[in-house]
Amino acid sequence: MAGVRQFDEQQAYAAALDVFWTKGFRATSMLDLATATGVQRGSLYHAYGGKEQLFLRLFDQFANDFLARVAEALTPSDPREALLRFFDCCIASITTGSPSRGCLSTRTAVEADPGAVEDAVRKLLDDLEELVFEALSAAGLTVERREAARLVVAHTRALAVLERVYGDPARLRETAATLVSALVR
Amino acid sequence: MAGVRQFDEQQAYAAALDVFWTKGFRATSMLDLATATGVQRGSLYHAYGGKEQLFLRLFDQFANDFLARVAEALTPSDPREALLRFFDCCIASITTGSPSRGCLSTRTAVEADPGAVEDAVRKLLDDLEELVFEALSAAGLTVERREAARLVVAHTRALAVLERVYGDPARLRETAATLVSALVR
DNA sequence: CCCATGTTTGACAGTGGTGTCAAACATACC
DNA sequence: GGTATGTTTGACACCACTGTCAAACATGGG
Repeated sequence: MAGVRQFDEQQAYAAALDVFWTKGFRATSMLDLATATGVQRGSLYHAYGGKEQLFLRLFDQFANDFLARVAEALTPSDPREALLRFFDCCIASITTGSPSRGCLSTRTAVEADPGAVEDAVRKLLDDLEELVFEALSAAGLTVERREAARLVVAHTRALAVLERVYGDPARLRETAATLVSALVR
Repeated sequence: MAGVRQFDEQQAYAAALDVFWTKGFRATSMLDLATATGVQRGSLYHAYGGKEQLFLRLFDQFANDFLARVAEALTPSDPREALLRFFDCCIASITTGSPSRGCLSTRTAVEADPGAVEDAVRKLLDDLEELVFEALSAAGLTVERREAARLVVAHTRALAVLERVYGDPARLRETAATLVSALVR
């Protein structure tokens, strides 16, 4: 195979993801991505087809990394402990950076119009729910296990929005702790 | 006073709000607003100064209307009943229209960058929390009253995001019901 | 009835984005 | 080393939007 890609793809992925995360899917232009990655606009079109297709690749990697970290956080068998660590993990993810970048998937879900991008977010939430569901033991919950898992995932979305509005990690942890109190007997 | 506004301001407000609600703050252009209201772009600039200032006026009206409806829903003294009606009210607001328009304040909070617009959303959430707090009696809750109010308002944000992702009102009602179960003894 | 005042209009110049393409280029393979 | 193959580059044509402005306009008050 001759004609070989001249840029480091993983490095470009990281830079591009950072742009999407910081500016949001809609607001980032191909020019932004070109500048951040150091790859010419034309090359990006050639290599990936366009903004959405590039985003989908990045998001796939991001989602896998995130799910791995979540799975790790959910290991304690005590539901209270597991859930608190789970929420800490989510809050850490959305409050890093200065100013903090917020939640990539939530922002994407809210501002993207229906299509492959929205499907990707839905899949992430479904996967998240499944992880939480598996991690929870039925005993010790104040509501049915499936419902609890859904509510927990729902609350991650609430945290994402509140991070934008109040920008206060401590407040996010409090709200999460409240939910855990209400959910664990 | 000579030189008088030629268009019906309330009618223009309604049309403009609908555009913002449907397309989102960022994605709506002054041209969109001009088309929807039947008022020339230049006139809109002249009368209101620009997109953000116009939005703030609309949002203020919207917020007042919404809070009034919420207060009405929260009248029952039984916390379970009050909260379920409260969530029904919120869900109704975000699932009307076809396709449904979603939650104006959440969408705005997530896609607007810091500034007056974000402040307006924060104020709405603070007002909402206060209404819920006042409506709840301490007795019968599984967590402290202030915390409960915050969690309830937080959950409205979760519903807004989930509406975008799953587009299923029944599912939203289920999640809300789960939260109420966990929150009311 | 006229005039002062605020409104409306369409046009203007500027900005920033899009997607495509031919030509220049780099390189793995024979 | 030459060649085929895929990549990079910068330019091109196009579009949507912004904010402003002078001139045309409508109308209430004198």
